[in-house]
Amino acid sequence: MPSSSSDKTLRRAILDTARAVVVDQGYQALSMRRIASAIGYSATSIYLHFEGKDALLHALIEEGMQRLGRLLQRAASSDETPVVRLQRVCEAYIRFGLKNPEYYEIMFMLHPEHMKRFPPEKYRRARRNLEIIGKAIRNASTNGSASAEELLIRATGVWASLHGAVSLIIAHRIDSKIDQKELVERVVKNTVRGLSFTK
Amino acid sequence: MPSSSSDKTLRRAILDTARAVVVDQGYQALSMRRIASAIGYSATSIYLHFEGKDALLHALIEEGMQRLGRLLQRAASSDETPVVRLQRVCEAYIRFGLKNPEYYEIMFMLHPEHMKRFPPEKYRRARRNLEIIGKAIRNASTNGSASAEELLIRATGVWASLHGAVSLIIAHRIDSKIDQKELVERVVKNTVRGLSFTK
DNA sequence: CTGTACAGGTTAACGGTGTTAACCTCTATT
DNA sequence: AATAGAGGTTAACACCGTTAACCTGTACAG
Repeated sequence: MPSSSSDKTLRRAILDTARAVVVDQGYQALSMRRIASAIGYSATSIYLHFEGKDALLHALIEEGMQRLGRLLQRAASSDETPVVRLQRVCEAYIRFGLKNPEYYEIMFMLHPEHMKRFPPEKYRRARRNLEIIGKAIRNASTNGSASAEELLIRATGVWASLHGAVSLIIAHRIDSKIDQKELVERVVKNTVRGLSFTK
Repeated sequence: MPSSSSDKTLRRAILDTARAVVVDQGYQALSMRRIASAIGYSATSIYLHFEGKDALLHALIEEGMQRLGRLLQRAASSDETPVVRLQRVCEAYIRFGLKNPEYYEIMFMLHPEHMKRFPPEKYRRARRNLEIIGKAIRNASTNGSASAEELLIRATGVWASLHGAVSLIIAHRIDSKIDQKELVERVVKNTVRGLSFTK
């Protein structure tokens, strides 16, 4: 008997409600009791479907990673030159973060403590997104074929820069005098240029 | 009568203990009751010296900003060429983050909620660090004098990239196959190069 | 059929959190 | 000598994640 017996009922309702709470009340407001009362169950019933709050978060994170992955993939296969495509991928990443700040927050800005037991299989899923960036870099690269290792580190560097911009903006750490759109453009441009493709 | 009457006693003890807790037990472990019991006072006594937990955090953040500022300043006045000096400043920023992860966490990775009422005067203090980066960029810049506005946005872009690297490393989000040192070098190099000084 | 195992809920409780209200006590000033 | 206030206290409120113990219906074995 597959464990999917309850996948269509309470488990999904919990997940959907949790997402809704995070999205329109913020991560701080996400509590077991709140979720439970929103769906008309007791708080402890959640533990019948998730190991604990962290496991619930991990499930939300994975959902977010999939959504992000689709957006990146779409950008990566847009009808453009390879360099512009890489740029589009970067823009898509940032756009996702700025459009879904609460989601981005739990995906990438959670305290390390919560990620201690992030399941490897979900970690692998998340890594695919990095690989999309990596492929875009390789395609845009002129100087021959870099090793997989080299590509991974380049992609991670690009990711770090993009994440820095998104997370600072989301956390309202950016000087109010700065135009957000221009900052994003700059970061993308500088990041892509930093890879120095044009010979 | 100056408000510094208690600055040398309990207020300082609270701050020192709070810092100690954060540094060697992590942000998660920082609670009013824990601080209080560590110094042998009741939890509510803290409220006689700080408006609340957030105010306490803000004080810690400011301390951290000052420490970071000193390190950046030192790097910015090292005996090197301007471009290398900028690089040193970037390295100093990252080094600070990696050496003081718990401190960095409360300084730059706190949930936005906690920063809602961050006092403007402390915000201004924090901005000085950005100005150090800005000056280093200007000195390293070849293409004439950019406007203050332009400089601010460039500095913010650089900051974002550095912060991205630091925060992902601290949060253990980086693939274990990646050499941390090399990643840092790459990010610094790409970030500086992204500014494209060499014509 | 009857008995039983078990899935899927429940309530009560534990030990924690930030914060507020009410109170106490000592010191300094009028 | 009376009083105001600084600097503490305890008790309590409303939350939090999580566990233990219990209940209830349904499916399946003898």
